[in-house]
Amino acid sequence: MTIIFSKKCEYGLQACLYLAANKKDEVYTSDEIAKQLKIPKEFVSKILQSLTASGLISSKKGKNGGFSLAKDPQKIKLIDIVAAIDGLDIFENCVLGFPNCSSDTPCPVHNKWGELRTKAYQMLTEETLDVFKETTLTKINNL
Amino acid sequence: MTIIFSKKCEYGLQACLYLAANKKDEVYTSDEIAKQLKIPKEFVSKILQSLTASGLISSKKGKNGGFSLAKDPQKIKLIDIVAAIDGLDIFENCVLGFPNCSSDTPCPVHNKWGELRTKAYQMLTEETLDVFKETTLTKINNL
DNA sequence: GTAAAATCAGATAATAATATCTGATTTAAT
DNA sequence: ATTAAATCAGATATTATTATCTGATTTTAC
Repeated sequence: MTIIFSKKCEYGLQACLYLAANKKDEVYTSDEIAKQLKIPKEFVSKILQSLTASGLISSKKGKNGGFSLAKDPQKIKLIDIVAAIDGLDIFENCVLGFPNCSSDTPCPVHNKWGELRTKAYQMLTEETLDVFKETTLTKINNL
Repeated sequence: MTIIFSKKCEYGLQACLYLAANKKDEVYTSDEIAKQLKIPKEFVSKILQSLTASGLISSKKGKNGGFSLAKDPQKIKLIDIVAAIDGLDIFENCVLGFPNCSSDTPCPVHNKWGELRTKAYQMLTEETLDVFKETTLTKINNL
């Protein structure tokens, strides 16, 4: 198999995009988020809990409770969510699995891959969640 | 966790690079390859077997047996090994895990990610194993 | 204050990836 | 022929990821 982000991370990204695309001051239950995104509800519930612990999401307990973004969508980047869930190892580890891959002892594709990695990092860093509102809504409506 | 290629694939790539960097007409045992690359020998043995089944590697059974590349290093690309082990899903599946991500129903990062994916694909496609001989040897000597 | 609906915490289950083991078969050298 | 050294095939073990379950706690509404 081949993975970029773990399922946890994918679902976390989807959930945050969902929250960013919806009303700022409303909370959404994990059940509702799961239903909208068509992903397992207990699983996304766990993920939202951990993102709450990380401070990216805030939660309201009890009846009429749910989840919302902890900050403005303009202040959250995709990389924040990735960092909170999967960590940033992907941007450090060797793509061929060699240990200690660096410019001193580079693997055969170290430099070329480095460029790509940098671009991927930039992609996840330069734009904030608010930019994705429209496409997120369209995408979800077509699920 | 975050992964690009599976361990299987990483080790497969390493092993093929190792074979490409060494003498064309000699065979190398899985034990030797494992020792040189400092990776688990039974595991790499399995991987080499499956690459033999795929036709990328050829094997010689019995005493003094071992593995060698089935073709010239100039005729093998990294993508061939990736395709044989992990498959090419990574170049098709949505990075955010959305189903049916396409230009019709794109996810929020569909286009930007598409570019990166294309470049990664090119990187794995445009160069053949022989190009990596030197860096492979240096890297292995520093393990 | 009671009930309903939610998060939360921790345990458990199911599945997939990684790694190892056992024995059979093949081949070369003596 | 016998032995040693290798691939090969299939089973097993280990670990990590993904998913679900159970019950406790929190909060709102009546």
